Amino acid sequence: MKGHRFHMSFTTENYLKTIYQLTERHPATPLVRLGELAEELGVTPGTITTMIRGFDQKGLVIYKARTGVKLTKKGRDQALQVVRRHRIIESFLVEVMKMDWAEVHEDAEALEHVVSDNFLARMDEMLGFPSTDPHGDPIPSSTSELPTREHPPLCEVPPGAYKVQRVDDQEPVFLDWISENHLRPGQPFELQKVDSVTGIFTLKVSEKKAPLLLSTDIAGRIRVHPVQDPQPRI
Amino acid sequence: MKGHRFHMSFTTENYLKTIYQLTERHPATPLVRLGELAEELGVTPGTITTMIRGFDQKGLVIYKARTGVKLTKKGRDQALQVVRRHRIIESFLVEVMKMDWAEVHEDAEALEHVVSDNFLARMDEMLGFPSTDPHGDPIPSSTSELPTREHPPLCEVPPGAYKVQRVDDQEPVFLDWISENHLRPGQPFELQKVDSVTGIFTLKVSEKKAPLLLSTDIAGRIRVHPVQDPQPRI
DNA sequence: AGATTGACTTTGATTATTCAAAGAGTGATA
DNA sequence: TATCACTCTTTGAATAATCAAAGTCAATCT
Ligand SMILES: [Mn+2]
Ligand SMILES: [Mn+2]
Ligand SMILES: [Mn+2]
Ligand SMILES: [Mn+2]
Repeated sequence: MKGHRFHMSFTTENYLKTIYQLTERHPATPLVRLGELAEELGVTPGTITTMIRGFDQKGLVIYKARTGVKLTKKGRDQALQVVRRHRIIESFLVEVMKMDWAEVHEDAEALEHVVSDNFLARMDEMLGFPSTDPHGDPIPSSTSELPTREHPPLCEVPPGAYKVQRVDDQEPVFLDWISENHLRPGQPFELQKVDSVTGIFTLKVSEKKAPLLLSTDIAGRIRVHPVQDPQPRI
Repeated sequence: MKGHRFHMSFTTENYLKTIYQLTERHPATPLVRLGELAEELGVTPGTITTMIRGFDQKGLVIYKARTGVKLTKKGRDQALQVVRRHRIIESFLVEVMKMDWAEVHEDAEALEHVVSDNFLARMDEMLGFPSTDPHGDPIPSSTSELPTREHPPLCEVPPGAYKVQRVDDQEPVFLDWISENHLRPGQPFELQKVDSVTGIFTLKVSEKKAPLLLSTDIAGRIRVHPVQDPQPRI
């Protein structure tokens, strides 16, 4: 029994995590619409309504019929623990087990619901208590604290020097492309030009001679933070 | 999707595994009685009857009402895959993650139902494709072959020189005791005396000066294989 | 034989999760 | 304003897993 969290069902954990993620995805809107949840979770709207009403009863969410849901403190804490497990697992699979960073998300989706506190702590320890996962996503603490350093997506910044902070982790194809083009988290690069008409972003990483061109869509999935001028003259 | 086994439910996997284990536990009797299964799985007899009838339909077991069940080839193969995952996971937790061998069983019980083929293969590879787990239990192959070298329990052998082959893995307290007394799998020792009246077994491991005394009950949970005379004189 | 016992089976119900289809609310459109 | 188009809610039903309690069988004991 020791070390084994008494856990919520897979379903509940996934629902809470998804509500959290959709909340993050649209920081402007205070509530997550049920239709969006239904789509994200791949179930019918009726299912969502039923489940959400149950969560409201349990004090995990606040539910306004025909408007949306939002997590309570309790629900948010639970969600962040799932996120924490997910990200530590991903880190472990990549750093320790040397698995492909483009393929670990799926494994983490299943493992996040069954790892014991013991096992999680051991992974964390072997990793040296990382603060971000392989995709650059921050890892919540065991008390559900999340360091909130919000960085803008590449599509919203002006030309200049940056480092990749984090990238969308949902699509293996996208992650493969990121790797091939030297745009993993931590990578410094220069955004040379933004053509607002064509929506083409031109950027340069020192690892490649040719500049890299990408669309606004892709630029929206890469978050960056500015760095001081690369060669400050004395 | 790649690497993710389409799997049976947790419940089905656990039921099949348990039928397999009970079959092994009583090699004499051809069928496992439902009451024993109910007890082992901690559910009521009615539940077992219902489930087993379903498994029979699916061709996983042969069921004789009021007599018992036995696995079909298909059911046995599935069961052995669960056992394989369980034992590779236990090995990984002990050898790679340095977790306590007395505590990994429980984690393996949960993880065995969710690891992907990919992740399992990676663990196996990092371990160097072991043939037994930390408790000395043989690991079935990916095609459900199981090397059948049946070794007798200590309680059934005459005095002489032996090595520990495998020990019961279900009880942390027992495993701790095994560790403390230098009786892990692979350990050579000498069975000096068997007192059939008191049921006391006297044995000697070179690591400890004093001989070790144990009961028939405990001796039944340790399987051993004979070794050539320790110091053959030239 | 008739009664007893223990093991197993049946039945009816419950919980969690889900779907399909029909109904209702809300805002935009003509 | 009457109507549409969406989105969400309700309802009724299904599935998997489970239990409690009542019923059945077969072997054992007077
Ligand atoms: Mn992920
Ligand atoms: Mn998940
Ligand atoms: Mn085990
Ligand atoms: Mn299990």
